[in-house]
Amino acid sequence: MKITEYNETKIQVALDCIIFGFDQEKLKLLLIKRDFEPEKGKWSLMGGFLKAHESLDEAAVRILHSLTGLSHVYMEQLSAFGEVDRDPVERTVSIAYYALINIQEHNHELSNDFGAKWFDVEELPNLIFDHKDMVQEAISRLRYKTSVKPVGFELLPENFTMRQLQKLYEAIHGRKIDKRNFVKKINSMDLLIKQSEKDKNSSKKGSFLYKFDKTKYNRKLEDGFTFGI
Amino acid sequence: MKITEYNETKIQVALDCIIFGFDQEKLKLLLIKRDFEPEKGKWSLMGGFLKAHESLDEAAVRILHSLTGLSHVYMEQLSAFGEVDRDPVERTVSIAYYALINIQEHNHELSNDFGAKWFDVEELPNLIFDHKDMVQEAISRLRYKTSVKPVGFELLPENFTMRQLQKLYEAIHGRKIDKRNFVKKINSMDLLIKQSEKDKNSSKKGSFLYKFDKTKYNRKLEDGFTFGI
DNA sequence: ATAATAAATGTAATAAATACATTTATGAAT
DNA sequence: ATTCATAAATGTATTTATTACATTTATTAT
Repeated sequence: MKITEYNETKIQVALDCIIFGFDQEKLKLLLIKRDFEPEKGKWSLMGGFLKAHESLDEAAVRILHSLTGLSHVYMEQLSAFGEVDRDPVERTVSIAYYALINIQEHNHELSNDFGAKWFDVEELPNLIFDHKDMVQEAISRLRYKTSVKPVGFELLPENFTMRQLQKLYEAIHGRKIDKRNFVKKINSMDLLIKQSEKDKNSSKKGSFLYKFDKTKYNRKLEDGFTFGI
Repeated sequence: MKITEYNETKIQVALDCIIFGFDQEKLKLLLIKRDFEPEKGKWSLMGGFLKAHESLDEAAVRILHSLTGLSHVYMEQLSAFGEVDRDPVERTVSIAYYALINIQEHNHELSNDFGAKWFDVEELPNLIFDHKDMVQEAISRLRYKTSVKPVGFELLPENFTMRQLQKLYEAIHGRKIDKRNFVKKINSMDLLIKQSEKDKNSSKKGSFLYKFDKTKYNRKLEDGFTFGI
């Protein structure tokens, strides 16, 4: 906290949001093409400025909604980026957030085109400013977070198959996982509700659908349970 | 990034630093007593404002140095705190950093009193603004970080005993650890250099001193080694 | 010489992670 | 109706990591 009186060096505060999605196969990022200078035509994260009357979390939600139409999605602060020349126009500190969205259920919100496009995280275009660093940090946070908290489900439809869940973890962590060991691990946590319906899209036999049991998870949390994959 | 042109809502950007130390027994925090309004007389983290020409990391280093005399210490950004009313005087977003310092080796720098005082993290006084939240987040980050990166050594003297290292981890994680299992675990990583001298302060027999081998750690990192306690 | 103190050390039991192959249900093709 | 193709479902043995736990050793002070 301040040593002397308050000074007058005020600075532009921006927010940038890394939006993750999962398309049943690959981890995706939602980007927009910048249609004004500087860096016009380059791809960018969703960003905007902090207003005087809103908290950082509120601003992040507002900006995400205004640029994509999305709301009620999982969002969390990543960290602040503050290199002096990160924005060539003016000194700007940006607070990065990341969001996890379920592409299928939110697709209609996105459909009325905001000019946003999904990219495979493995094949990103050039990004403006320090957005590449933000993405890198977001991926590593996502790896950590999904391995200690059940937030990966935010990227899946409400009902999903074991294989989809496995593919999600494989995409996030960038490595193959043994099928039987994965199922064993998931079942041992006892957090999913097996549905009676099957998903017939991927095979003739069909595979059972599951649902994450949030209530049960919260109950277990109180008993000292810790999620871990 | 920015949808429309740059706007003029600039905001005060502060930095606050959570300074951790370890006194051979307990995890400590360095605080200063605020001697001006608002909240005069209350304890506070070390804080200051971001200047136009410096990065966040640079500002954190400068502020830490100006308030404590400390330099060349481990420091890392925690995250940004931006509730609208967190500072009653003026809208201020604060970027929190945490630092790990070796109390014994840096004590002389601190001696010319800046009015700072070490507190046991378990017995903190009331803190101004949202500093309590910052501390809480810092502790949880410290727990994570020390369990996956060898940064705990920053809190110890260059030469330390196994018991000191153990007590450090016990203090950080808030639980007792079995002596033999701890030594086994540490030795299995093969990252410490056993010195020939012993520390005779704690017992008649004396206990061997060890030193963290940074070079070896870096070599191992390249081979895919991951630190873990 | 004895007492007191903390340091150093190993093993057995349990739990967790890994490696690995076959059978089953179904729809489509003949 | 039989066969074929496809992905789903499932279990066990091995290895590795974690945990629990008690005695001996070196030294100083008396």
